[in-house]
Amino acid sequence: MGTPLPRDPIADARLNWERHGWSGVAAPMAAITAIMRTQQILLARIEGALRPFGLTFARYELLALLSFARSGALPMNKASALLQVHPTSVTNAVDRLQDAGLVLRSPHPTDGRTTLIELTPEGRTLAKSATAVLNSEVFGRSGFAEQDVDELIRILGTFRRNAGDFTD
Amino acid sequence: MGTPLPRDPIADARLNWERHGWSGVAAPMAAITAIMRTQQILLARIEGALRPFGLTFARYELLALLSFARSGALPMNKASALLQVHPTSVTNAVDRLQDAGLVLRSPHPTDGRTTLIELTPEGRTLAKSATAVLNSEVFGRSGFAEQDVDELIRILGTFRRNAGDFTD
DNA sequence: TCCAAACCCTTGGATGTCCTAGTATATTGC
DNA sequence: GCAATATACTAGGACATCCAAGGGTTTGGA
Repeated sequence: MGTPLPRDPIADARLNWERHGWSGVAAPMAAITAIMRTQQILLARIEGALRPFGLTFARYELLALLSFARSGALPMNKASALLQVHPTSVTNAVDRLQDAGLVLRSPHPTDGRTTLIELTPEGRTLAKSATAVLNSEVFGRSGFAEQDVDELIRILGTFRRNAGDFTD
Repeated sequence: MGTPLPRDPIADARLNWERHGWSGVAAPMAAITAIMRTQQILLARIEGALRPFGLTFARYELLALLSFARSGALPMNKASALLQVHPTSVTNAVDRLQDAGLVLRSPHPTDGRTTLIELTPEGRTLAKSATAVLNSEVFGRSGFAEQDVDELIRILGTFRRNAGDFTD
């Protein structure tokens, strides 16, 4: 948060694990803790880049997803599945995006249970601008070496598949 | 959340990025998104394992940190720095742990601004039990290949150092 | 045909994270 | 020695996530 620590706290945790006789799981513990911390750092960068647009990452992801849909609209349950978040999280995001005039809710033409989320012209424009900034300020300066990016994609892809995210 | 998707949504997002002319940042975008999703999966596993103890990951981390402190006590600001979370998050966690009788707040002997968090005997016992379960149910079955764990530790360690987490 | 089971979205509640601001205590510098 | 600055913790607010439950809509088998 503020000043860098003199020592890596995760490496220290690993040492503690080993000292307590849990050597067998010390490495995965360290890897998992590092993933948690890395996510926190990246999320902060992303939120910082999106703040000028009045967007959060959750809302941006929904906008981006809609912008790639051919019709610019998706059922809420589909958005929930693709974003891999709980349906109530989508409800929450749509509420706020709708208040901001970036999306609309419309009834599904044939299924009365389903609600479609539709991108407004303003929403489409904002998604484009926000993506440009994210690309240049965050993704373009991730701090990962090129080959490490490939490694991450491979390792985490395998993990996600095994965790049941997709069957691909 | 429920059924596996037929296709990897992150791989699809990467294709969309490439189709829109953002090939240069498509890979890091995919890697970062994968980190976000992986964190979500792991956190759910951890929280599931800790639920029987009435603990969340945030509270567990604090208990574990205290259990490794020689005296079983740490200043709140130190805990905030080591856990790398905002001071108010520590205040929140301590409030709940204190309500549960797992930690105590005590005044710092020489600095009136500082509050020490102290592990109670119950807190120490619970930390031990929770660690055993986490080790066997989560860290021991992470789903990462052994060499991938090492790769993750290396890649994310470099990232965290560059992000200013530590100078080590 | 008709009712039970399945599915979809929303509301309400619990947690965690961060930010901003405010109070109290220490430290610094003049 | 005292005022200005820095540090430590907490209160209040905004968001996001998940879970449990409830009301409306479809589907499917008896």
